[in-house]
Amino acid sequence: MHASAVRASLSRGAGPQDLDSIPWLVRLDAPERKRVVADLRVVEVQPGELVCRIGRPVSYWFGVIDGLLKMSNDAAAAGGSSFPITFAGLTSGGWFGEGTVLKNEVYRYNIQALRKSVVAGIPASTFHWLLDRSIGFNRFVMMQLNERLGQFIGAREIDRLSQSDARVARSLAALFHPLLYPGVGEVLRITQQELGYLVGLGRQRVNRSLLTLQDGGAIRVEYGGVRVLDLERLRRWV
DNA sequence: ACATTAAATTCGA
DNA sequence: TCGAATTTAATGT
Repeated sequence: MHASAVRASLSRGAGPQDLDSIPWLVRLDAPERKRVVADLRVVEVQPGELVCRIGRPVSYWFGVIDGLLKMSNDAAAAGGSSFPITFAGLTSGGWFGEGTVLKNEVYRYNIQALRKSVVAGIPASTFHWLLDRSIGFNRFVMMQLNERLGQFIGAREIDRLSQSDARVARSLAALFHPLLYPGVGEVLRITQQELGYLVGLGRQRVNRSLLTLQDGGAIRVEYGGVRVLDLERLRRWV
């Protein structure tokens, strides 16, 4: 247990392996990339830890290098009043909070790690600097806003679906979004428990649904994860 | 809630 | 450094 363990615990400044999993980095030219790499912070977060809190002033634009985060308005919402809603699951390659950074507001949701994860962030000032000078970066942000809007509209429908199979199916499909989460391969690493937290169902129920989806040929259930065989079928599951 | 199986960790050479 | 033994985590019913 040497080289790898030591590296895992010490190397949490950005390493090259982290840079590879930042999808928009390739769109930047050399000087832009240089500044980003210099400003980039990479941290490891433990399960349950909050990456950002409702009401906190915006400081960073965040992305998931590896792991699984939950975007929600639950857990001691500082502004009070509402009941817990999970807006989205966030997984490898996903960047979030651009809307908040753009408007320079306070966060309107909590981001909580569902498992040990590696999260990267660039300061809001760097984000704005990139917006001001890189067309490629602008395209990425625009794509991101557009796709996420589509996801939220989809999420509204999910809430209305009483059928848990369909809810699980569409939540999974959302996590497999190839543009928003380019780091997810064909196998999504997520436990049935974690999926339960995300969808708002018990693990047992999730397990049933996954087996049903597997019978339908949409996915294959694997230990510690799910392999998507037919994304379209997942999306359209009824 | 429980039994089974996979993975991660520890331990001894 | 390897693999067997033990512990922990995830799954299926």
